[in-house]
Amino acid sequence: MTTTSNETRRRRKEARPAELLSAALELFVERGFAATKLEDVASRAGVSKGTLYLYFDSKEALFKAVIEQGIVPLLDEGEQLLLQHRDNARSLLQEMLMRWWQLLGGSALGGIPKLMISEAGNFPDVATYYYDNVIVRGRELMRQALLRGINTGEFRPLDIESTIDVVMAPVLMLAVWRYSLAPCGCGKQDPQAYMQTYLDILMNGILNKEQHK
Amino acid sequence: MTTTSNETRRRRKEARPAELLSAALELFVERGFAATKLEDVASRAGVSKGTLYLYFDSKEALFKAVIEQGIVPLLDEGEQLLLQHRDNARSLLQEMLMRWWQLLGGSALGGIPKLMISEAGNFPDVATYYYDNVIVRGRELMRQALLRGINTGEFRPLDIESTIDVVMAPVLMLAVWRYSLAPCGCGKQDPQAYMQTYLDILMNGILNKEQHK
DNA sequence: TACATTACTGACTGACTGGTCAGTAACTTA
DNA sequence: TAAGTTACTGACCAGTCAGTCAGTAATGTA
Repeated sequence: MTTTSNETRRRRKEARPAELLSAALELFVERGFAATKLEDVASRAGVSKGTLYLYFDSKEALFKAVIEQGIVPLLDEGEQLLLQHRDNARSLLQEMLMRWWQLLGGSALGGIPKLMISEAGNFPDVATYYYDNVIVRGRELMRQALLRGINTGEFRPLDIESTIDVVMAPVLMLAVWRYSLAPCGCGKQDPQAYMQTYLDILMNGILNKEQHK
Repeated sequence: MTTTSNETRRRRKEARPAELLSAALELFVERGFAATKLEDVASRAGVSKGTLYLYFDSKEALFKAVIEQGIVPLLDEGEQLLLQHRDNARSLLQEMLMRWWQLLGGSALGGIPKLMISEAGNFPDVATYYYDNVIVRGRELMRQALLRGINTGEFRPLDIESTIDVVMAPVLMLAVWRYSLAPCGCGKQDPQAYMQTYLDILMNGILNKEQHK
């Protein structure tokens, strides 16, 4: 019972951490932190439990790493978009929201908001990290886009801070939904239509009257 | 070590289930299902673990009961409101959303959406129950309100099904937020301002042009 | 006051899982 | 090819917790 099954084992020190993080993210999102067994994480990554502990000190350390490694790319991408964009504020905002939806919907990273919502209470320090490095940064992106629109007169004057939260909420909810009730056959039938309706209502809601589609 | 501490124990068969459900809801929302110990639930309800098992067959049965018992009143209230309301559709919609916010924000019941989001994957049958008895019913209420507005011409013609989801999202997000990152000092600073901004944007977004504040 | 009923208790158990570590085998170097 | 290094394994341990049940005490009844 000492021989490995069929496939001979390999030494791949470089690839392991990323593979473990990816497996852990999937399972944490799917089952929640407490209900996920490290044995399962390891086996999904194709290694034994002992190997996991070569790369991560504890289950909690693994959780922190999942959040920290997973979320940085998203914010980078967003900041890129903000800097490059030269069109009007309306199309910037629209593009940001659509891009966010694609990112959150397209990879397992979209589960991070759900994971963070579920576990924030049990890991206050990770929650603080997430707040400082994701939420604050994300809100700043949105703030810039909204300010640009208000300054040019494209958008009505709005209470910016609360508008940021209101604007983000439907996109977040869509991502959260995907990893909670949607898998039980309780789908929002059509994310495409959802986003379209959302943008329609939002733009009608914040654009100054003179503007038109 | 057999004597009960100070307070003599009492027999209160009628009150126990509700007290246990309330304690369980609080802890499930706070810590998640898997991370909650039944011993803690019992002790918060002022009884021993054995007593809990007199009223609920298993941890999972307790979870189901928490969802089923907790959510019915909210829907009843909503249906009441819809039937009684005689004013225009705009004020009906506005009142529904504000009332929902008060209910979700005012009691621990507001944690149910977060709890359901977190645990749906682990309890598909409870998720199905929730979908059939809460989401479908809630969406129906919203559908009626929106239809009323579209038929009277108060609201623009909208794709109703996706509009329902879009309209609910910010209110749900506010409730979820309250039991996830908000306790870590990462508050949406002001729920009042949030709701006000939300209603402002929403109404501007769905009302027909001729209407005014 | 004695007896019967039952709500309630908490010590106990068995299964499960986070974390460890002695041992194995893949790879390197001389 | 032999010796050395280290990525990797999985049996094991210690702690935890859902669920049980023999016993206790509050209440009802005569």
